[in-house]
Amino acid sequence: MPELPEVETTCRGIAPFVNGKVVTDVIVREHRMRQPIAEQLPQILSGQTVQAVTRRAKYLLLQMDRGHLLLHLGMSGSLRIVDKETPPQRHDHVDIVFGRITLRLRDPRRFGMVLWMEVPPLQHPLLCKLGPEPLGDDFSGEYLYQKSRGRRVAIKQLIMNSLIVVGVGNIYASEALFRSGIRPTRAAGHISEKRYVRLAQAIRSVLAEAIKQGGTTLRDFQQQDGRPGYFAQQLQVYARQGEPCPDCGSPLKAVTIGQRSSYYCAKCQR
DNA sequence: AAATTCTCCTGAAGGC
DNA sequence: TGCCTTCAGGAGAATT
Repeated sequence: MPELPEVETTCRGIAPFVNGKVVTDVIVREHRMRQPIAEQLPQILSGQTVQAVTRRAKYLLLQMDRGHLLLHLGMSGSLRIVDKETPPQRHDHVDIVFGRITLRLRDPRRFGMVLWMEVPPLQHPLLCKLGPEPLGDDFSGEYLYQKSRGRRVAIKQLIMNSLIVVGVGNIYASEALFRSGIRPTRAAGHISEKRYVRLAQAIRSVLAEAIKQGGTTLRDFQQQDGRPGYFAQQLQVYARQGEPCPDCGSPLKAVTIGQRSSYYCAKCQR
């Protein structure tokens, strides 16, 4: 399930293959995504050159000659670089063809998005209200502390709120809270600044390490070359309820917070 | 305003 | 073995 490290891995993986390349064809086999894919997409994209491949939050942005193509992988999406003759498989919804190679989007659950944008992407309604990048300079413990004052929401929900900080999904939220010794259910407004500094560092470190490993593959995430991500084996608490805590050995617990499964050690996290 | 719930969808897993 | 039910999850929209 793509979170920030998986999207970053994909971004780095596809960039060398598509940067500077001209779109020769676009094939849309399934328009029904989170938003319907524009009927005119093939005509719009054909002939344009990829100027840059970047990421904002979990959105991938292909900067073209006359606008940006926004791609979101939802929770089951993946992008692969394949030869254009490679037969599409089930759920391969979109091909963006660059001569011999094609950028192929697969998304079984179709929670993803493919959107052509002619306004500057950071001004688009989907992107303009997003919080800072967790690996960027605007994110810190002090920032989180300020944002949390007066709020009763569980800390796990706060750090998963993309208006506060982007890219922290369900897996890495549990991991970062474990690393910083904070119980995921704790009210955000009742956590000290000192602990927020630890939390911000934990968010940064867990995301950075996951990027190094090529992301986390639980079910269906694939890197651009088809390999899985290798961070799953580093997960200390996610989906490990009942197993011993890696630090103290007491059994890990599972709890549902905001309709999302969450995992923690009741002894190490308060 | 903030918090919670709903919604999209399919594949995996569990029950009988 | 096979059918049915349940669940997971990103994040915008709708509701409380």
